[in-house]
Amino acid sequence: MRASQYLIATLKETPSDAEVISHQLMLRAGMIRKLASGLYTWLPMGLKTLRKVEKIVRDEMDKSGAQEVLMPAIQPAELWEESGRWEMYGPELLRVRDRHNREFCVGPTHEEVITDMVRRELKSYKQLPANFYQVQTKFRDEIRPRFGIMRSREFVMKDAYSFHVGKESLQQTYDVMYQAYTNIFNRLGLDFRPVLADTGSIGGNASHEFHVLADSGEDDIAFSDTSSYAANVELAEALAPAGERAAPTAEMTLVDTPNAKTIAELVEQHNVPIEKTVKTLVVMASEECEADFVALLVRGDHDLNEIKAEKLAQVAEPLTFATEEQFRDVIGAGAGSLGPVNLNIPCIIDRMLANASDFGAGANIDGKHYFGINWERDLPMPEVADLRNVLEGDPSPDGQGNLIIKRGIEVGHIFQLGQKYSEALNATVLDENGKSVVMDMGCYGIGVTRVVAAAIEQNYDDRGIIWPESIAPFTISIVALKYEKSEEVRAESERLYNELTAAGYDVLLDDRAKVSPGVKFADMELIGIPHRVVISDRGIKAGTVEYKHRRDEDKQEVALDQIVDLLKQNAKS
RNA sequence: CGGAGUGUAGCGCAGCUUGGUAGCGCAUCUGCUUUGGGAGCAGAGGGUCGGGGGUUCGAAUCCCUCCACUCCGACCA
Repeated sequence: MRASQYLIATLKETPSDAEVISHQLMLRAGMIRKLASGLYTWLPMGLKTLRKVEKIVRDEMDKSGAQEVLMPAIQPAELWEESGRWEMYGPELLRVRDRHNREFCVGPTHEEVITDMVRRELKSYKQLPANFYQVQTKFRDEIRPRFGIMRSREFVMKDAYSFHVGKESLQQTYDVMYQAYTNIFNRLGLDFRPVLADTGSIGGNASHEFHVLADSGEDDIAFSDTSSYAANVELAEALAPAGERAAPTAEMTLVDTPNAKTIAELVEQHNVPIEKTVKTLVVMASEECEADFVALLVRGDHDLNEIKAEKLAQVAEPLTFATEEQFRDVIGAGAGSLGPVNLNIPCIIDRMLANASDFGAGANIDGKHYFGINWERDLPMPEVADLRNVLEGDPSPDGQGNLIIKRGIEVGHIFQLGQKYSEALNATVLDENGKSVVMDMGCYGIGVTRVVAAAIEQNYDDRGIIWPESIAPFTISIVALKYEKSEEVRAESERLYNELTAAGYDVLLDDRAKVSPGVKFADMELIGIPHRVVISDRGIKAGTVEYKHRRDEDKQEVALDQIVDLLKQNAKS
């Protein structure tokens, strides 16, 4: 490709609404432009990278035995009503009506459509297992789209759905997909980790997320420092503390704390260590609980894990915090003065809190706290559960080593769905006995557009993007200085361009007229092309060209007749 | 949805407090010069100041209203 005939839409200044580095660099490198909140146009330079990601994904999916299909982006409401998600899915689902006033949605995912296709087309166990995938544009009406292409409303996703008779077959395909994903992210050149993930309300025993490690990630991942254990913090179990609870040393006393509404104020004004304080959170109770509310207690320095809380039988799903208005009349005190002593609603405490002694908590009387509280002396031990998020340094749940916490960007998710959709949509086949059986399903997603952003988050410097070679928009740039004036430069750069292009390389020849060398260098670096060759009169006279890799500090002079060999050694076509 | 903020040329911004009819840098176009790190000189084009309404002799500026965009949001309960 010739730069003179290609849209090089680079920006010198960073648009003010771009927060994260990938968003800034994608705008500056002329890859994307925003059309509206969460909606982006892919310019030629960006689309080239996006297509390369898609190609690798397709390659590995095909190799794994999956078959590509393409389903409509717009889906009829009827199917969603069948699965029950028309009701369940909130405002994230964009609903539309056609001219006949029939209801549709813009697909955020395609379980219903694929299950419908499969129940129509597959009739026999002999046709299973089968795995269908597509690369499709999805739409999720995010509350708060942000970080550019990383959390946009419209995005490209590769989604695959496998169908089986029996869990064993499902597990086999799941394992194949795990390997396929590992291959994909390796080929993309990303530093990634598969981590155990929450299976949510669907249950099932296996789910992994694939995360690209980057400080700007939105998820916390817990790793063991000695074993291979890795899990999303949402899921990682906080083990019960090893030691015995310390014996009481203080009397329980009621103290006036009119100005201590928060843990921070309590710690500051009353000289209690934060690990001797208690957070009392009031949530709505489930139907099987006799009360309307349940109190969840964690130590003041810990955070409630909402996913763990939601799984408790007594807690309503989805987890909903009670408002002060709702619980005030029942408990008799407001937020900031709640605690386990004399609490008249069911109470569940975190394992770590169960091991605390001499702690302080709200007295359920406005403006008062108890200090020196001890379980089994001042009040009975409530039900104990794992309620908190793990923290760095906690023991690893597999019993080996301690946890390290890093940020990750979720780029892939594989999931054993079981029969949730196949049952709802009555997707069955006949087994070898001629009996009708409901199929088991797996689903496997990769956020293709998000991968592009994640790759940048992991590979950039102060000059711009540094693409992994496999997804760079161009592999080699030829910067021809004074292209329009120097016949020698023109001849030499054309010759090199033709030779490399013929050899199968994706080459960008910067033949732009009246563009100063500095601009050409800066653009090529911002765009992040891995290999750069500079052709100049000066070099030609000396019989050389200059070569530099985007990651190199220094450039090297290479003899004119050796540059092709050098590139063939270093660059992938 | 709640809170905060911003909308002025393609991009980044000033002007608004204290009303007087719009400016800077970059980008764009023309000419000449320049060509190994975001060139120089000379000239040019480009804005219903987010939309609507109001106050006023006069509104980018003050008031009302709508819209768009951005940031923050269990927190300690």
